[in-house]
Amino acid sequence: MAQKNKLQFIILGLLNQQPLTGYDLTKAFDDEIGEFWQAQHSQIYPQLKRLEEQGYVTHEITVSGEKLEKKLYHITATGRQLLHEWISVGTPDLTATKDEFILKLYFIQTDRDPRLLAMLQEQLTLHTAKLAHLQQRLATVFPQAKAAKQHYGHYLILQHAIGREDYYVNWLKQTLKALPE
Amino acid sequence: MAQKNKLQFIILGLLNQQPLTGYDLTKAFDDEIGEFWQAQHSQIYPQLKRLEEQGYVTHEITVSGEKLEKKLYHITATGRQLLHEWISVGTPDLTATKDEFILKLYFIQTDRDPRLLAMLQEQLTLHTAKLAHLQQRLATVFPQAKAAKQHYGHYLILQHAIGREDYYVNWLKQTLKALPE
DNA sequence: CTAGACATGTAAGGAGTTACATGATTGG
DNA sequence: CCAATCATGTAACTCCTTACATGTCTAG
Repeated sequence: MAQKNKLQFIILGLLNQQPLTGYDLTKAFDDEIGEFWQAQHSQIYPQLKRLEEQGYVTHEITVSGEKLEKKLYHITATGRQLLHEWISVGTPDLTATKDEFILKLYFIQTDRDPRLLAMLQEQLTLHTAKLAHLQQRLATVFPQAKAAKQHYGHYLILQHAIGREDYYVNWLKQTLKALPE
Repeated sequence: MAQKNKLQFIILGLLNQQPLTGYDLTKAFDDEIGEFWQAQHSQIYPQLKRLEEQGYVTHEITVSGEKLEKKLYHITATGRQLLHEWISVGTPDLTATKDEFILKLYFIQTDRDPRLLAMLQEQLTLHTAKLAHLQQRLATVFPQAKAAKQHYGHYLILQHAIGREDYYVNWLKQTLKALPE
């Protein structure tokens, strides 16, 4: 096993909130959990098929317009059970963050390396933009604090991601400042 | 391409510091860059072979004891060039952090979910331990601040990782405190 | 009428993990 | 002498990305 197929649980988690099509699920990876996980439709459609074979989801066919058929997927009771188990068991493996920039940094020998400045500045631009984007998301998804109670997990991870980016930006600024002339 | 083969650059980066065997490289993923990237020997030996075919590394055979042959790999001039290019080009893709715990959190609906407390506590234990481990590493690898000048990148990423874990731990504590009775 | 979004699939290939397989050396 | 470590490889399998392939619907 390359990795313990988390995609299936993400799909179940999304279907647990409401019935969705494969297309809807694919879109969810753009604007919803895209910050935390990625998947393409070429992975999602086969996974839905497998989940259905195993009895964790079912689908009904709906027709929009004249003949366009959509497969609307629903989670089953055993699917809910599987999702609950996944959430309930421990998560002891802290996955190493595979940050390519950090990896490159590792091979910089001295603080006078001529490449260092541009590298740090580029990351500062990128992470500043990402921070702004996440703050925008928080304001959009949870315009009033009240709403956070209904989707607490979503609220938590957005707020967590903002804090993470905020740290990253500050660390970059600090490191840039410490650079020799 | 599933991903742009970063392993080859890590190998080149390590060989750029000193000649190493495949076994040495494998070990480097335990205690050196293990915090930032992982690789098994089953991936490293074939990669070394490919790098040699492409002319980026060469190997000499050394014998320890009676007959145990070791392949000591060296980076070549073109290998150094490739490494330099990789470090020099931009790194515009911020890889989404695939944190399984964060993913599970997303599917928690309310702050009264009975699973939430244990989940947060487990992560607090894990990240507190990791933070302590990283601080230990920093103290071991850079006992005096002077040494940091010689391996600046290594110093930076350790210090960055410590800051990241520190944020994570504080966020967990804060989130735990905000939980209803 | 046409571009862009909606909608669903398959194929090919690289990346990464786990398991299989073998043998030498060193220190207690 | 025996266990742990040193040392190198291959095989099988899953995960994930990119590309190929097809067709419908809606708004301007």
